[in-house]
Amino acid sequence: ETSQCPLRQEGSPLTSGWYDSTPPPEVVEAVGVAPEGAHLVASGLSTEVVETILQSRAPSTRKLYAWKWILFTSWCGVRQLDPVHFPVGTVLEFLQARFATGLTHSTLKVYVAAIAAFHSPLGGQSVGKHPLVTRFLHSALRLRPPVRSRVPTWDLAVVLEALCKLPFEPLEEVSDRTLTLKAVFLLAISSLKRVGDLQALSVAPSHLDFAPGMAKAFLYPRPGTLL
DNA sequence: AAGCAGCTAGATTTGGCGGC
DNA sequence: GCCGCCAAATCTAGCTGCTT
Repeated sequence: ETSQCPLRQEGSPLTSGWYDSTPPPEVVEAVGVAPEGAHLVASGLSTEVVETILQSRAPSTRKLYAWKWILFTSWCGVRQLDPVHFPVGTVLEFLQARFATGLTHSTLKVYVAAIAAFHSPLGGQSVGKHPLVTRFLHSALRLRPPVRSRVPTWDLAVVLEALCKLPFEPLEEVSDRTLTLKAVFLLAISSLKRVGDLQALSVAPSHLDFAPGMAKAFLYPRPGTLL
């Protein structure tokens, strides 16, 4: 990873205030990591209710958020900052430190989401929706945009060849399946619609409408219907 | 329709361990 | 010391529901 992120900080985690791996237990313990949903319990909800609410997130997400929270509180601990009651500036400084190590916009969003999950709202709103936080994330996206491969991950020629190999049948006997496969492919590649959008399209007569003069035609999506 | 926040799956990296 | 294997840790692109 270091080779991919030349900006990643060097030096001792203790002196630099950063941990590339698990922070020492004494540090984690010293900063007093608040459990997920602690602020919900503090608001008066029972632990049973809070635990049920927390199940809304997948285990992998909860584990990920927990680790990000530990990193954040450890970072606060090194700087003698309160990881529970902090101004937005603390979050921004933390994000800046992470951004400086080479992390991208996507990863910073996870950090913000994790902090928001463990922390009570800042000024009545989620940490992730704080104007300065959102502006920071926008800047991160602009300064370090995602690297997208210009090479297609699929080969158009292979797809076309496969479509050509579908069983050829006389027009009056062409199977619905063959026709559907070709139609769906052409629609998908020409419209760039999401899978969900394509799945919601229907060609039922009641969902096909034509504007006066046959100038325009509309396909009205209906959830749960198949093309 | 477009943009956004939150979420997740999958890819990548790291670290530990045993065998040679 | 090197290699291969495996699991855990970490990162990130992209999906989806929601809002504007």
